[in-house]
Parts: sequence; structure tokens; C-alpha cells
Amino acid sequence: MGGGVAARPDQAQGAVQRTRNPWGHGERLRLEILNAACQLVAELGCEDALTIRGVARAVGIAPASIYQHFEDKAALVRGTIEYDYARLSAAMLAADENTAAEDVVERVRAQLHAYCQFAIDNPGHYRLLLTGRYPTAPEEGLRPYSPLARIVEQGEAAFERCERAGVRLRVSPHRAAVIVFVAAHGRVALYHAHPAAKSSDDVASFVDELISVLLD
Amino acid sequence: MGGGVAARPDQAQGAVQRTRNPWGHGERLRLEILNAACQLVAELGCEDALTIRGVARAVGIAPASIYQHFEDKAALVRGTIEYDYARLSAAMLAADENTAAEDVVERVRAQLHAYCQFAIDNPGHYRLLLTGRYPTAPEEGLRPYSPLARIVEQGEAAFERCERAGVRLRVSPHRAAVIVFVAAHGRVALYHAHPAAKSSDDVASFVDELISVLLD
DNA sequence: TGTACATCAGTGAACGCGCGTTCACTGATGTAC
DNA sequence: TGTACATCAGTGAACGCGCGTTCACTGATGTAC
Repeated sequence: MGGGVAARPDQAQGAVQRTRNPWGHGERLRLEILNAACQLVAELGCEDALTIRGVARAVGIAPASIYQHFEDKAALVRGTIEYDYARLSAAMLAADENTAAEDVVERVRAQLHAYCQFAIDNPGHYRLLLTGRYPTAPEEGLRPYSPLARIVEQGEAAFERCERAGVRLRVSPHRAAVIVFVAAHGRVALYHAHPAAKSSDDVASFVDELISVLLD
Repeated sequence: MGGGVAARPDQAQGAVQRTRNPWGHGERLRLEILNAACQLVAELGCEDALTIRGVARAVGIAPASIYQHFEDKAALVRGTIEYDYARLSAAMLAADENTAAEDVVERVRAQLHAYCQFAIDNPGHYRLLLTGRYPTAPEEGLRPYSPLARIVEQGEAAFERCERAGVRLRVSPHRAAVIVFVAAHGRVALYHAHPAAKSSDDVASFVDELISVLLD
């Protein structure tokens, strides 16, 4: 009772009143939606957190407004996944570029650590990206590469650089990249699933151990 | 029109009319429910397929009947996961026991192949078991071991057997087990996520390669 | 300069749906006396 | 042997909820003449 302002339904409690984008800049909302979707996935920790209504609440818009930028829920999920892969890829490239160019092995390590860090910091994203069931747009059919494959290729390139620099690998660069990413992925899964293994040091040293097993 | 019998709502189309269990054997329904839940997860390929109403439809009972055997939905999910881990563990042990006792390395390989086969045949189960977000019963608090850890221990024991038989490992049996399971898990994730990698031969040879990298 | 109109960003209310859960119940089978 | 009662397996109907989606709309900003 009293003169309090009633909260609007379907609006986040703490959400600031949104001011609509200026004429001709409606596309900005698309990015706001993707950012909110990413944050929701990170906070709530699984793909189920991605609902049209939930995202609308987080952005502070009406659910119907989502449909100006995404055809339906599947399109929103697809968009979020692609947005997220771009973030992961960028984090890995940044780690690579912040390492001395000639230290080829360290560059592999840096990328993998970035990968693991991303997966550890964002269990939700990690699950979103890697459980792999994401709705394919009808028009793209079976395109040759999943975003995950692009990440693996990034690692493959790093291993090839090692070989060119004279570092011997026990398997081909492609195999090495697959092993190492796939194992890192699995290790993080264990990290998230198994309470007793909750040490990020362990994840890092696991990755280091794995790389050194593959070299030599 | 016509004298057709109208289908009861909430009942599966093809479901045979169930006859109720005899007096004193109500617990049988619990197993029927778990089996149906497992099959649903396998068919529909993700945990979302696990709904009280869906399971009830599959068994051919009223949704309310589930509550005689599971306190709520979380308990049903928990029960299904444990049931499923028992199936996986049994498949691995069977593979182990069907291998010549003295061929210690082959026994490791056999268990891992069984693990991968299970994961490949049942994408839904694999995701259910390994995405790791399953509701903990309030009374069990933080118990030391997740079911996944038990699976890893099973592998650890197999590696220890190798060491005792004189096979040299490049890392400790525990590390070897973690690496190998976690990598197999990751490889199967890739298998499911990446259309281009859909060869189960590849998964098997990935595992073999990994094991041979760890030996020697 | 005014004005009619097109375009834009975004809304509010409603819809039908499947979900988890509750509650009083039904009808068969066992048991006490 | 009968009979009242307890126990069992399972049901039917209803509830409130959040979801995805649709549709006609609002109000501000640009543009043609």
C-alpha cells in the first residue's frame, strides 16, 4: 500500500528505464539483446536460461520487440552462440598475440589456457558452445564447418607453427589440436561436474602436461 | 464420427493398456518409470526431454502416479542419472571382463571403447551424465564423489593393473585415467557437435592413439 | 514555410500450450476378529 | 465363514505459471511536395 510505483510486469526489477534508439539505429537493440542473452547464459549456467521473455526482461523491452531482430527463438539461440564463439576466438587470439612471437610452444599453451579460462569463468557459455545441439537455420543446410571446428583449426595452426620452428610432435598437427582441445574440453567438464576437482590450477597443469606429452 | 474409441489424453498413442502391478509390488513401477525416462532421454537427445508428463505418457500412467515413487521432478532426474551411470559402469566392466585377464593394456582399451560406444549410441545419456548440472538431494549435502568420479576410478584401477604388470606409464595412473577419460569425453563431444567428424572409427582410433601416447 | 505521409523503434494485451504439482478419489486385495 | 476395515496401486480433474508467438497499435522522426 502507499504511493509506491507499481513495477511493470515483464520488466527486470533493477532495470533502468530504457530510452529508445534514435531513428535509423534500430540495429543497436540487436547487440543489446545478444549481450543480455550472453549474460543470462553466464549467470544461470545453462541454455535453458535463454528464453525470449527472460532476455526481454533483462534488456528492459517488451518480448515482442525481440521479433524485430530475430525471427524466432531458434534464431536468437543461433545468434547468441555465434556471438559467443566470436568472443572465445578473440580471447584466444589475444592470448596468442600477447606472447613472444618466437616462443611457439608457449603460444599454444597461452591459447589453450585462454580457452580453459573462458570455459571455467563461464560454465554456461561453455555448455552452450559445446553441447552442440543448436538449431540450424534452414537456409544454411549442412555447411562444412561448425564454429567449434574453427576453434580447433586455430589450435592446429599454432601446432603447425611449432613444427615449422623445428619442434617435434608425436602426432600430426591436426591430431594434436584435436587431442588437446578435446581433452581440455573434457577436463573442464570434469572441473564443472566433479566438486572434488574444483581447482583451476589443476586444469592449467593438466593442459601443460598434455602438451608436453604430445611434444618430444 | 464413426464408432472409433477416443484416445485418452496424456496417453501415448501406441502405448498398450497397462495392467496395474499386483498387491505388494508397487515398486515395480519405479523401474518402469526409470526405464521410460532413460529411453526418452536417448530418443530425444537431451535432458529437457525429461518431464514428469512425458515420462508418464511413455509408461502409460497418470502424471500423478510418478509422485508415489519420486518426491518431485528433481528426484526423478537424480534417479535417472544414477540409473544411467549404473548402466554405463556395467557396460565398461563387461568389456573388461570379456578381455583376457593378462592383457592389461587391452583391458584399458576395451573399457574406453565401451565408454565411447555408450556415449556415441546415446547422445542424450552422454549429455545427461556429463553436463554435470544435476540437482543434489538436500539430505546428501556435498558428498565426496560424483558418479563420474567413480567411472574415472574404474579406469585408474585398470591403469594401476598395467603398472603392476610392468607396463611403464608416462604419468601416474590417476593422471592417465583422468587424461584418457576426459579426452574421450571431449572427443565424443566433438563427434556429436561437429558433422564433419562423424566417424566412430575416428573416435576409436583417437582413443587408441591417446593410450599409446600415454604408455612408453 | 507548412503539411500530409512514410518510416522507424518499440509496445500491450491476448492466445493457446505444456508444464509441475496437489487433492480427494476409486477399486482391488489383504487382514483382524 | 463372514464382515468391517486397512492398505495398496493408481487416477482425474484442476490449479497457477511461464513460455513462444501474433497482431493491431503508438508516438517520434524523417521526407516529398
